[in-house]
Amino acid sequence: MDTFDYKILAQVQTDSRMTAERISEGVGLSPAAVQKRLKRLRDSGVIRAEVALLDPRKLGHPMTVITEVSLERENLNVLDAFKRRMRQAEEVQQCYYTTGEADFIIILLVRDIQHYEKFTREYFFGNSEISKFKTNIVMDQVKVGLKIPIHG
Amino acid sequence: MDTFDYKILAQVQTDSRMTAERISEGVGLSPAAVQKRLKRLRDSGVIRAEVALLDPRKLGHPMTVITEVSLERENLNVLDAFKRRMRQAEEVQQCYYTTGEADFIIILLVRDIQHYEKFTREYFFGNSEISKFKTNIVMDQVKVGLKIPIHG
DNA sequence: ACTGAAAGGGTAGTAAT
DNA sequence: ATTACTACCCTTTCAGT
Repeated sequence: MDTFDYKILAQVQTDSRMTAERISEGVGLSPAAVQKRLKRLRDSGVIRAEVALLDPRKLGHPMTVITEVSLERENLNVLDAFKRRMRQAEEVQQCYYTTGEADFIIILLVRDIQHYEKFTREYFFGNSEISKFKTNIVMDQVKVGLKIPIHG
Repeated sequence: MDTFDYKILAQVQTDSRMTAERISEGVGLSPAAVQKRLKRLRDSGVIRAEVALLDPRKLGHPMTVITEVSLERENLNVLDAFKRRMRQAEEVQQCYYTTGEADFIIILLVRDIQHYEKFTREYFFGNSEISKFKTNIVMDQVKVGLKIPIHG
């Protein structure tokens, strides 16, 4: 991992369709060297995946909701079961187990408030282990992304 | 936007390096038809970008923090100024303006707790418009992604 | 110093899209 | 036609003697 790698990563995490040749221009290596480094970065897991980012609004999911969930009591079985359910649920985009007031912070994509209500019935009210949850409706997605700061 | 499109999108949002030929196998179209549809989906903005997802832990950012921020008073200037600062800050991965107890929910990537403390000094304590903030340290990233549920 | 191994870059030819 | 991949060769570096 040197400066060349950092420069390559900075590029592909903005646009992974960029050709090795164009990347090489901004980096100061040959296209082939860039390819070799990309392969290494992929194999070593620094690059976890290359994916297309879609526009939720154009796919019938215009609403983002952030929910803070508290469990009744934290024992391992309950914890793991809840994590498993969150991973399965397609509405759940992100789920974090955190310190602080709530136990979990969840980011959901739903079509509308009815859809969210249905979700809460199924996953929260239908689960006696959940003591409470707090709903935050997203009014503005000020910034969205998974870009990682790169210094090199 | 038909079932073919949905199938294509479901594939590329998991792996954008998949060739048109392989996509076409799972979809029931010719590779050329898949290419044409991909172009249309990109041009129309359904596909917003194709990017590489990197592993934060392998790049010196092992800590994720979720912060809930409340503003002193919500006037437009203050709101917009804060949004602008969040968009600029490289530590800020995601920022949502929400209903609920807090005004903003922010997801940050930092190297360690000292880095986070520095961030709070600069952006929260150094800003008289911020009345309070609540910090949640992420212990487990149960689920991370920007995948959108697709029904076709 | 000298040698040999290892790592990494460049060139170029081949395959894939 | 363009781009990706890979095999081959060359340079640099560093370890051990």
